[in-house]
Amino acid sequence: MVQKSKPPAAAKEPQRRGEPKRRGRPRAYEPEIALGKALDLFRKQGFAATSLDDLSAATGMNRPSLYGAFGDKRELYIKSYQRYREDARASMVEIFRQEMPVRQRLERIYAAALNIYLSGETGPRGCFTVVTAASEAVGDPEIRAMVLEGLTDLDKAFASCFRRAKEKGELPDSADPAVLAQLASATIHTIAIRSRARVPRKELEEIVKGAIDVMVGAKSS
Amino acid sequence: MVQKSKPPAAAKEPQRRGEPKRRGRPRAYEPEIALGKALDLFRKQGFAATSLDDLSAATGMNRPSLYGAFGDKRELYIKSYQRYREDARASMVEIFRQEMPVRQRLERIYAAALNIYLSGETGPRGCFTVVTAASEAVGDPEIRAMVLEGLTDLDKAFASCFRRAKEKGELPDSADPAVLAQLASATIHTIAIRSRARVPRKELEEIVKGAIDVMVGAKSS
DNA sequence: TCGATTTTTGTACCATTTCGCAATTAATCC
DNA sequence: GGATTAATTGCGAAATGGTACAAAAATCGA
Repeated sequence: MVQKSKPPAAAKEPQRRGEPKRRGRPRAYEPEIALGKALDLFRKQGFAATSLDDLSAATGMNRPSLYGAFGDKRELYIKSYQRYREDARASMVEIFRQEMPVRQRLERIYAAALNIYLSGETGPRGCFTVVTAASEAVGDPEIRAMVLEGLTDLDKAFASCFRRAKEKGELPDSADPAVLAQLASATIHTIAIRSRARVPRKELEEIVKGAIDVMVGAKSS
Repeated sequence: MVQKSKPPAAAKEPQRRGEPKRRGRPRAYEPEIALGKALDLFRKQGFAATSLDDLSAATGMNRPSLYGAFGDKRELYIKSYQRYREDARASMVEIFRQEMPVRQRLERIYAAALNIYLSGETGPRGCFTVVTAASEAVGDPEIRAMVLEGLTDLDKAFASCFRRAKEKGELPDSADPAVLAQLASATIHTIAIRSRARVPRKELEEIVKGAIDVMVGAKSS
């Protein structure tokens, strides 16, 4: 059992704007921050290896509060995964939207991915989808659906990226956006896996560079 | 607690040749088969989610026997992973050795990989390295070393494959075997992940076909 | 043939951990 | 003070990893 010994001086919660005003005893935690901590733990240890006590310690909430706020362990896991996907999506969507050369766009996308995979105090944490969600996917249809959606979303984003590049004449007519997109996704997946095995950032960047060269043609070498 | 109700009529063990003759009570199990069952379970559920009772039920050995034969849970996991890698290696090594065109060699390698990833009664099981070992890799140096070795072995095998192809004139001079090898590995990784999410074989084969086309040049389309 | 020896099996057990929840107490608003 | 919401304590049933110990099944030696 993990309990905090923090004096009950309730952390002043910055009165959320928009919300009318909470009635009873104020929360001693911020749901968004707590969910972030839970996400970090699940990402590091996976579902089964992460106990509610671990989560309790990491979030600073005790188990009943956790339960009340997020539901049981599986629900918390799913909410964490949703949060992860929102974050990842947010960090990429701008790069996909803005106008720029394909090569630059790809470079930025992979840089963003590496930042996600390599961040974390206690060693690189990899990709939630690849490292833990894919494991749970066999047995849990809901998680599997999320994984599948994540995979196809990435494929689609890359495909439209290559389609635009082709229209702009950056790629030869023979280029097949769908095939290139799957290669681009595969490159994401391979760096996700390798980052988990603590392959140094330098090597991952080499892999990315090589893959980009193959996809959009080597840079005036 | 899971116990078998099998009558104690000890399964006649096919007197192993070579081994001088075991002294005490004969084993009621075959270590190789039991290890295979353990491997299947770990592959399906991962390390933490697989209990000793699960393993006991799957192997038909009770826990003390399991412990005596393979050591504790972690040791059994590592032995399972070693077994997996030997099996995977065995299914590929011939394909890498024999003389044949690159394209055909790649097609066969990926077919072998898909057979590994998609076999299993209760849904596709994916790749041990990608699905569970990579997860454990962050926290366990020994497992991490095995994962790293597996990754680089694959890279090397593909690299030498492309090097030979280049020497035989099957690839343009501009082709970089190391870069192509990493793409080939990435393709392995992406189908490993997707197979876990139950992407149908047909789609995985499409991905493989597209990747091969990019790596060795599209087949006279 | 028969007991000693060796090795494995089967049963039971232990200490911990795990998830979940009920009951109580605390803080805030009305 | 009453209502409302949350925190805290602590329980409990089940599962978990690991082990002690005796019974069982084989070989070996005399």
